[in-house]
Parts: sequence; C-alpha cells; structure tokens
Amino acid sequence: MRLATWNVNSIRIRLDRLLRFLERSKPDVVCLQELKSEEGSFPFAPLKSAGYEALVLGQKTYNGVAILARTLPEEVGRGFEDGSDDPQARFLAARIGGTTVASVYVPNGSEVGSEKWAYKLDWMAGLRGWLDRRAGPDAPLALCGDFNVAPDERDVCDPKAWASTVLFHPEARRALARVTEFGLEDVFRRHHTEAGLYTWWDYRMLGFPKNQGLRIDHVLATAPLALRSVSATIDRDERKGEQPSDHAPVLVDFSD
DNA sequence: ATGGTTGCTTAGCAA
Repeated sequence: MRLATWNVNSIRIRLDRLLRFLERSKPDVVCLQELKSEEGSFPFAPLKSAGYEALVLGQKTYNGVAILARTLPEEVGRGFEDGSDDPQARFLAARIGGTTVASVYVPNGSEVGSEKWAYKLDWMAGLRGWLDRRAGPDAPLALCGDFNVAPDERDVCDPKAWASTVLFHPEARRALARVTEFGLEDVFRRHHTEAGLYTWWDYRMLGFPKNQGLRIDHVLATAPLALRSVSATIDRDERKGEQPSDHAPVLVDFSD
C-alpha cells in the first residue's frame, strides 16, 4: 500500500496539481488537509475519473480534510466525538482494508500565548483522547497530516529562532510527544535520520529557495503498521513551479 | 524588527 499525505492549501485551486500528483505517484490512499471547501464544492467527479473515491469533512474558507482511496473508505471518525463539539473540520478517520487511516489537521496556533495557541494544545490533547477511546497500539493505524509541529532540532532550519514560535515551541513538542506516546512511530524517521528534510516552507521571505523550512507533516503509525513500512519520501518537487502549495506531500510505502 | 506571500472573500483573516 502506498500512502500519501498532503496539505493542499485549497483543493479547488490545487486540483490540477493534485491530479498530476496522483497520476505520477499512484498512491492507494491519500490524506488531504486544508481543503478550504465545503463538501458541496469538493471535486468528486474529476477525482473519480482519476480512479479515487473520497470521504470528505469540509468547511467553508478554512480547514477541511479528506481521505481518498480506490474504493470508498468506511468512515470511523468525524471529529473527536468527545463532547467538545469542535466547529473546525480537522479530523476524519476511516477503515481501509484492515487499516485505520486518519487525516489530521492540527491547529496552527498563531502566536504562543494566544487563544488559538490554547486551542491548539487542547486539540492535541483531544487527539490523544480519541486514540485512547477509539484505537489501540496493537492494531494497524496511521495518523497522517499537517501536525503543525516539528518533532526535533533536525526538523527545523533554525531551531533557536523557531523555538519561540507555535511550530517548534517546547509545549507544542510535548503535546505532540503525548500523542505519539500512545504508541505511534514517526515513520519518516524509520527511513531517514538526517537533518534538513522539510515538508513546509513559508511562502514569504524566499522560504523555499533558501530551504528555510520545517518538517511538520507526518505519518504516525502504530507498531504493526510501522514495521511494514519499506520507504518514506517527501515529494519536494511538488513545492516547485507555478502555484505550489506551501506544503510538499509525504509518501510512505507499506508491504502488504 | 511584525517585514514578506498566498487563498478565500472582497478588507480582513488565517496560515
């Protein structure tokens, strides 16, 4: 199984790029984030023509997540269903062949100390709560998406400068650690240990040309699934050319 | 130092 995750930063403006990506990389399952679209304006038809069915949790203007697969995934989670009644479309889980796959869009958090920052930390605690209630570390499961947190120094172009921001603040890193301590492995790090491999570069300040990026998009898998991973890559080329998303896709191949 | 860019929606917000 080839799994991909990609923050497309608007599904409608990125549709041609997404279709070309699907044709080039031929993933079996794709988790998308930041659709910025309601389900009613989601491009089901062109994706179906490309060979993909879609499960969508949409939202007007902001957020929105989806899971694409060759046959319609069986939905097993839409939000955390923990009574918090999150109005933001950030979490969708599905069963695909005996594996649970979730498309995850962790809040950015804006500024450390802000209301959005508190929401980010609460949301990540909610994600751990969902895992505790609805999943188990011994069943095959992958959380895939934009976690808006870089795990360690290798994942940040300038760790000292970024440690005061929402993407690499110690509290955000601890919140991510609490999620992974459920029993999840950062699959990319099973295959690459070096520093300087990023998935996101700011549109501003020539972030990509200077490779001033962060690795904030992740595939976090339970042991039985992580053990089956044979390779992981960042499709850096997808950040190049006309109208790229600010995120590159992450691809993981699993043995069957 | 609060710059710079992109997308959605139309002046301002979110990232």
